[in-house]
Amino acid sequence: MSEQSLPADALPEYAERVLDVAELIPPGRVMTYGDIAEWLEQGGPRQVGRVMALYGGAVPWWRVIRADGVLLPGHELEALGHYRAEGTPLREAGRAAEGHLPRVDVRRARWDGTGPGIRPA
DNA sequence: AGCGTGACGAGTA
DNA sequence: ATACTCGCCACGC
Repeated sequence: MSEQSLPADALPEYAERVLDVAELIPPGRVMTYGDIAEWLEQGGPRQVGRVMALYGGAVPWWRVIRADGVLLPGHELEALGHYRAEGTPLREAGRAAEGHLPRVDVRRARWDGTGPGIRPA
C-alpha cells in the first residue's frame, strides 16, 4: 500500500529515529546535530535540526546542540539550568563581555553514542 | 522550475 | 574572537 497521510499523532520515521537517539543521551553529555545524523547514517545536521525544531519538545532537547556549543537561542537560561543541574562540562566565557553566557564544552561533553545496551540503528 | 531560509558544519580570512 | 563562504538537505513561496 502506498504511503498515505500519516496519522496526526504519528511522526515521520526519520523524526522518530532522531528523537530516539536524543533520549539515549545520558545526563551531563551532549550530541551535536551532525553527530546524530552521522550516528543514524541518514540525513544531515540541518535535517536533525529541523526535527528538533518541530518535535524536540518531547525529549531532552538541551542535550542536542550545535557543534560550536552555543546555547539554543531563546532557551539559554533554561538550557543552562539543565547543564548546571546535570554537571555538563561548560566553558565559562571570558569575562570580556557581560551578558555573555557560557557555552557547552563540546570536546568534553560530547557523547559518542556507545554504551551498555546501545546499538547502532 | 528557481530562490530564500533554517534549532548545521567546516574552512578560511 | 568575528565575518564570510561553501556544502548540505528539506520546506515553503
